[in-house]
Amino acid sequence: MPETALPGRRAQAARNDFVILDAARQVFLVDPKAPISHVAERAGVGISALYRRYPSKEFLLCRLCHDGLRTFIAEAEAADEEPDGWTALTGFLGRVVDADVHSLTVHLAGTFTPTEEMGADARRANELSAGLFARARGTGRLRHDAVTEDIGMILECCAAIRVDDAERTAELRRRYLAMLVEGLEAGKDRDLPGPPPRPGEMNGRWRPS
Amino acid sequence: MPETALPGRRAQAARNDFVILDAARQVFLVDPKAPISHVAERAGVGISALYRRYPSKEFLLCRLCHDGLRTFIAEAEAADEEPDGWTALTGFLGRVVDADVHSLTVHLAGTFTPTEEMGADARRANELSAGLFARARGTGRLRHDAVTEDIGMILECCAAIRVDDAERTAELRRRYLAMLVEGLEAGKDRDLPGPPPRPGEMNGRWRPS
DNA sequence: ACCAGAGCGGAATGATCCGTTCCAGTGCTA
DNA sequence: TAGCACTGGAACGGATCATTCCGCTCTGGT
Repeated sequence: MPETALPGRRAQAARNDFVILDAARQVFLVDPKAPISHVAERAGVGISALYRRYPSKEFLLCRLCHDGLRTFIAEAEAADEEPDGWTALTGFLGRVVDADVHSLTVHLAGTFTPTEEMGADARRANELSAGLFARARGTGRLRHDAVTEDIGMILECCAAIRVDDAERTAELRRRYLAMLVEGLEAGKDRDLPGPPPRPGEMNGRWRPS
Repeated sequence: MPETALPGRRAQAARNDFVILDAARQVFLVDPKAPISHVAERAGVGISALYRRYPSKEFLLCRLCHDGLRTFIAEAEAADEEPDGWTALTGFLGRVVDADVHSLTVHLAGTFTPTEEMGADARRANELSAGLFARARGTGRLRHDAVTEDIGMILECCAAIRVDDAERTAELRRRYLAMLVEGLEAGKDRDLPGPPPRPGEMNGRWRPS
């Protein structure tokens, strides 16, 4: 591997730690079923470099997914600092959409067997979402027939937008997030159609696959 | 095959024509990469029955996709009869979402090489969309910074919603379509963020796969 | 009553793909 | 300079699928 200015093998290894995780994120975001060799190629390393770090594909997927979940939690906690409940919720949604966290946590589900810790984190994430939602409701700017579960669905919608360029993808997602948020806002007289989403209704994915 | 009250082999064959196409639609909507044997199972027929009708998987996929496109066109033409431009557009969106046509035409793209005729139909579909959009704009109910291409993106968002039950999926999609349509409506002062989608920006999918 | 053949179910085939293992280097580091 | 931490990538073996093939059933014309 003709890397320029190699300070040493250790440094290469340290860099690979990051490079591989990053490549994996990019590859699996586009295609959750991508072969592991694609990740190696994207990272510009051999397959060995990968297997030295993760004992199996499943572990790598799990790590990615868990990282995403942690990001979600971190953003939610950060949003809680925001004094205005409405800004807290919408800002949170924007940052989660930007981080492309939803695909990471949800679309990778079913490709590995979840750990105990992830279950706990998932629960924590739900609580935080519910908290943000409750605060937003307190401001009165939320339409009366919106429910907490709408958050996940809205993120799902935004995650569906994807073009080749990551930057552009983010821009476009922001656009439709903005539309959806207007739909979340009180102001129009009509109610939303149909029964709202129920808790866990989208969790069919978490089965063994 | 212990079918009750079989009027004859011909009749079974005729029924299979429909049953197979329907099963294929259901299966490939959920997983565009599903093996063809799943389609046969879902249809309750053997693989032969399938290959008797379609020379290859690719042909079947193509047929499905083209059917979807034709439905889209038919709905758009029907919507054009509606006197009010706003109702025409929103009603059209609702029916297209219900028909789950977007997944059929777009998510199957790249899994087969498109025919000449499909290209023509795709162009026609675009013209019709643009027409509906222009009429909606004429009513003044459309926000000024919305563009024709938003239609495809909105359909994309709705198609992302999917749960096990088809009926429930439709209900939920209607909910988020309603939110998105509110975001499409004039009334709020803020503009949508970022540059709007450009024509063909989502067409990366149509490459060889 | 009979039989040619339309239709069919599903096993067999052959190709491809992919996760994982293995090995022969490579160049630090002590 | 010996040893070792790391690496690239070929090789392996199992799994998955599209497609083909074969033997059977039933039917419609004679």
